[in-house]
Formats: sequence, C-alpha cells, structure tokens
Amino acid sequence: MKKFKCVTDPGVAGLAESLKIISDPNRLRIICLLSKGERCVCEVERELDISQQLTSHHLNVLKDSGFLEMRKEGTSSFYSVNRDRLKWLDDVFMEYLDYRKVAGSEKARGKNQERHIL
Amino acid sequence: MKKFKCVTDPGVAGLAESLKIISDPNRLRIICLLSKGERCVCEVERELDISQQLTSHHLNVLKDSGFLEMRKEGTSSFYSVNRDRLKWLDDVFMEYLDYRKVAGSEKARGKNQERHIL
DNA sequence: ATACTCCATAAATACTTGTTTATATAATCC
DNA sequence: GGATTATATAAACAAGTATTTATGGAGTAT
Repeated sequence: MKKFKCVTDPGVAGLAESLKIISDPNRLRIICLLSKGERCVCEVERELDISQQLTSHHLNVLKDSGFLEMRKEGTSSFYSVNRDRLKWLDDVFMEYLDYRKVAGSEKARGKNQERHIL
Repeated sequence: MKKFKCVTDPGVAGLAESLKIISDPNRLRIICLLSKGERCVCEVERELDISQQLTSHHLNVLKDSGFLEMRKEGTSSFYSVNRDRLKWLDDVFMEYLDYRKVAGSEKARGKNQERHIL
C-alpha cells in the first residue's frame, strides 16, 4: 500500500519532540518572558514565581533543545530566545497547517498542491 | 512586582494542553492523514500501521480535545479534522510567535506593540 | 443463529516527565 | 576567611501517558 509521505516521514518525530518541549505552561511563560529581552535566572524565577531549581531546570531543557541561548556574566547566567529555532518550529508547524488548508479548500495555492510535509 | 500579562495569564494552561495533545508522532500523523480527507478507523489503522486499539484511542483523544470530528455510518466511524479548532491553536500559537518578533525587531507592526498574548 | 468485521473500552504495563528536596560550585561582599 | 548570592545538578517522588493485552458490543452477511 502506498502511504502518504507525511504519514511515513521520520521527521514527524522531531516535530513532535519540539512541540512536547514547549507544551508546558512554565516553559511557555519562560519563552514569552524572554521574548521581551534577556533575563537572568533569578529574574525569571521571580517573574514566574517558581523555585530556583525548577526555573534552572526548565531553562536548561529549553537551552538543550535549542530554544534558548545562554551567556554567563559574573555569577549570573543570562538567557535569551533563539529566534532561528522558533522560526524553524514555526515553519514546520505552518507547513502542517498550510497542508491542511490546501487539502480543505478549493482555492488552494497552486504551487503547494504537490508538496509534502516535512 | 508588576508582571507581564503573558506570564500570568491563566490561558497559557490551555495553550500548553492543546500543544501537548498534538505533540505526539502518531497523533500528528493522524491529523496529517485526515487533512487529506475523511477516513474510517480501519483506514487510519492501516495507513499508520499501528494497532486498532491504539488508533481508536488516539482518535478518541483528538476528538475529545476538539481536533477531530466523528460520524457513524453502519459499523464504521469516520473521522475528519476540525479546522476551526486547528485555526484557534494556530492563531494563539502565532500570537506567541508574532509577539516574539515584535519584541525582537525594530520594524515591528505598530498595531501590535501594545498587545498582550492570549 | 453463526460467523465475521469494525470499533470502543478497561486493565495492566512501561515509560516519560514535572516538581521537590538536598546539596554542591563559583563569584561577590564584608 | 566567612557569609551571602546566583546557579547548577543529582536523587527521589508523584503524576501522567503511550502502548499492549484482553474483552465486549454492535452491525452485516451467509
């Protein structure tokens, strides 16, 4: 049986993993906060009103998955969002949504008619 | 301390929950497949090459969270994507991304400068 | 009625993950 | 040096979740 590419493409795992990383309230709040500019750990901690260890842990997870960048200055660690990484997720996610739109509407964009997801 | 709305807004939980629902390879594949048109359970099962029970379970989760719709015909259940629900997630998610862009670039869209997420 | 197909649900299992507790390191200040 | 601040990490715990196993029910055909 011939299957659709979007159903067999191993890249789906990567998309799922990325979505899983950000599908947490605290992590979404962190990204949202840092989108306003660089912050150190204790600032994030105070803004979100969660423990220092929990803050540090989430920041680390987001950094390891490429969503955040970090720089040290004295005893502080400053975190900021990696917009390229967000854009990648945005793009891939949007390809899913666009694909859906294409399949659903008759006025689909022609150049995307033959494209596959991921 | 005055906190940013995006950091305190309880709506973040809903966004996180929605993202968590779709942050699974099989569920992404289901949405992707159904975006090509309505399918019954056994068709999804065969396309994804997973067990009938697992297929049924994921379809049910996606239906309960509003991402899919279902109709019965004889002994078959046909599932299809709920584009309104996807659009809602798209919109909210995009507000996050757009907000980030606003905060990061000088050529931000003026009308969004004062807006908050969610 | 019997057998078969399609689908749903419940229980059990295995695995992941968010959070807390405890502790360690490194820089700064007195 | 000693105390304090800022951060990281490891272990333990609790809660959730994807998957499998087992089973039942409902429609269809012979």
